[in-house]
Amino acid sequence: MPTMKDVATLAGVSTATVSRALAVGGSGVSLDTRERVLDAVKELDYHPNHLPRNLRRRSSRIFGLVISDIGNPFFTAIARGCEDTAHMHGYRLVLANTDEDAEREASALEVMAAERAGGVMLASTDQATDPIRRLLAVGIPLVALDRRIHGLHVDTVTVDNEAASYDAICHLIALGHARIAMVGGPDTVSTVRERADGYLRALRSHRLDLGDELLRRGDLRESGGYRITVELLSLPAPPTAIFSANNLTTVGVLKALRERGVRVPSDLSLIGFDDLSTGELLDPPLTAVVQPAYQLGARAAELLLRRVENPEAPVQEIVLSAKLTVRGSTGPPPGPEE
Amino acid sequence: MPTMKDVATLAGVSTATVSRALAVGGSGVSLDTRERVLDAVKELDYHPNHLPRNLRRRSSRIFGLVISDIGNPFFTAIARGCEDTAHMHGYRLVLANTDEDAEREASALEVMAAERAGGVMLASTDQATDPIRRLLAVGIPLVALDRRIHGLHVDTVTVDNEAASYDAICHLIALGHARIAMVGGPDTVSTVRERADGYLRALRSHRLDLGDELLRRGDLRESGGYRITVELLSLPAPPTAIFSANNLTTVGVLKALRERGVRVPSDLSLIGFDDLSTGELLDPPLTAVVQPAYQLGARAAELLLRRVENPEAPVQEIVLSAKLTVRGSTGPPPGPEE
DNA sequence: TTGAAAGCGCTAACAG
DNA sequence: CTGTTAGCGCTTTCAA
Repeated sequence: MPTMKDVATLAGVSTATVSRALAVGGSGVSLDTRERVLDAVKELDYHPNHLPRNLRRRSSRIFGLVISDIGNPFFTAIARGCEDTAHMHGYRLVLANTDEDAEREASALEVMAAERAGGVMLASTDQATDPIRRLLAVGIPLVALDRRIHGLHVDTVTVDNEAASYDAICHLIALGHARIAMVGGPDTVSTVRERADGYLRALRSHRLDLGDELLRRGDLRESGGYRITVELLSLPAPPTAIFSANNLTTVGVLKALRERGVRVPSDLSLIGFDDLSTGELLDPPLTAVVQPAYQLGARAAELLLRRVENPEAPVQEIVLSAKLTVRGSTGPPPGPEE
Repeated sequence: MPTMKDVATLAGVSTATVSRALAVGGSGVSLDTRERVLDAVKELDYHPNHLPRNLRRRSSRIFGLVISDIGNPFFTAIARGCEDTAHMHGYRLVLANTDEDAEREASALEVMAAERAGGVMLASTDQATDPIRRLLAVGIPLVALDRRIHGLHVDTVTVDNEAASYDAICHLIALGHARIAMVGGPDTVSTVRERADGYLRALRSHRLDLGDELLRRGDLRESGGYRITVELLSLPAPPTAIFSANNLTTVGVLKALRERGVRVPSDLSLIGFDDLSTGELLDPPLTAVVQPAYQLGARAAELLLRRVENPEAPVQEIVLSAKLTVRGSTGPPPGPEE
């Protein structure tokens, strides 16, 4: 493992000169020396060690993306957006997965803080406040991605969950549904709260008061969707439509429906928040609120880049909109005499 | 940002003592001093900076996982396995996505090398040999995951692709199929080659010589599966069965089939290599070769851990087996007079 | 344009 | 058990 010193010795210059010659642009060094340095680099097969550089500079050109579920295509699309944008500006992206677990999130953020990431994008469970403050204390820029962070005024990119959910429920109501259930998620997650808000507002504005029975909380995983659907179906008056607040949850809902022989949409209508990768392949194809996931990631990376360049820039909050894509899983409710 | 020196000053000890007190176990320090140090840490809200530590130790407790497609549930399951195992042993995991692109793979490996990861697990496109050698040159242990790395004798965890593919094709032959197509992928990827080998061996051993027409190369993405299926269907003598060598490809195949009104399995049988997350939900449910993805990741992390502890340990190659799960997408070929 | 020198914030001998 | 000291391998003043 040759070091810069070895290169310097071979090229007959000082390490300072090597450092300058190897810097982007390579200015402040004569063409001649620069060439000698480059030759030495090649001959020794020297490759820089970023650790001391980051130590000295107190930051690195690596962005961290902390997401809550790497198995969720929504987040992987986000990751792509982040990565492409970061890459274009000379930053690399590393990912950390938290599995919707506050402890794992804390651990991931601690790593980013301890390793002095150049910046972090976070889809937060909103329960790991200490590590977030630490990150900020260490001077690492943070962007809230997809989910707001309670009580923290930082750059943010989100989707207008409330409006999209409102639209989705209105679509169901327009079809004639009156008993509409929602399979939600943990209340700590801002997106889930907003989706529930949209659901409730749509019901209220149409004077449909359903009580709490039909608004349920899952875990944003398949298992939660499955469990809740089974519960909903065994209600004395089961819903005629289900609004599923997350794509993985939707898979669980579908499995439960299929298992119980409930036909979609003739027996029950279904709308998913966020699409499935195989959404179009399902029979019937899934009616879903489609989110601009890639854009979400790309914009977050842009905000982070901006913040790195100018730590004093005013805080920016970007809200993108999601739109309802009506496919085959929604239809009128079953007739009373069927 | 308080440093260790600040802690030392406040606690009235040297930085060496602080370092010792904060080390795992915290041995070699009297209980009394240890407590004073911990108090100072709390009071200053000190949090260690790993950069100098890694610099000094010449390695970090972070493993890198470099995968070729973060949107592929197979790889995300692998990531889970890696992460859980690494985490259990006090290592953190960061992910890098290469999108099956040799340049991105090179870039990811360079980052891992430059940042001195503690070890790297790689599902290689097998075209970024230079950065791989550099990683090794820098002294970072490497484990080949899912895919072999040509000409490199390192710890490896793979699946027995050849045997599993052979079984899949035999299943089709047993059902009576004679024109069986394969939608493969780039020849540089070892798994794809092995799957093609299994396909060919099964055909040969049943004296079915089909020429090259039915063995096609995609890109391991949806688009490739779609394109090739369209081509296959417009052949003078289209296949009665398709073996799709990758789960994303399978989605493309399914889309093309649906679009052309080809019914599965009555018109055409389909086997996917690797399951879809919604595999059971499809109509008909997909017959697939199911891989032990989580195990693959977990075993890779184990190998890496072992190698970190003992760089001189003999190279180990683990081969896990995948098994055919027969569901509804395979059946006898259509009768001649239908 | 170049070099000397002083760190960045930790860890690890080596003494005491 | 604790402190002193010497780095880890770069970057960046400051002078020349």
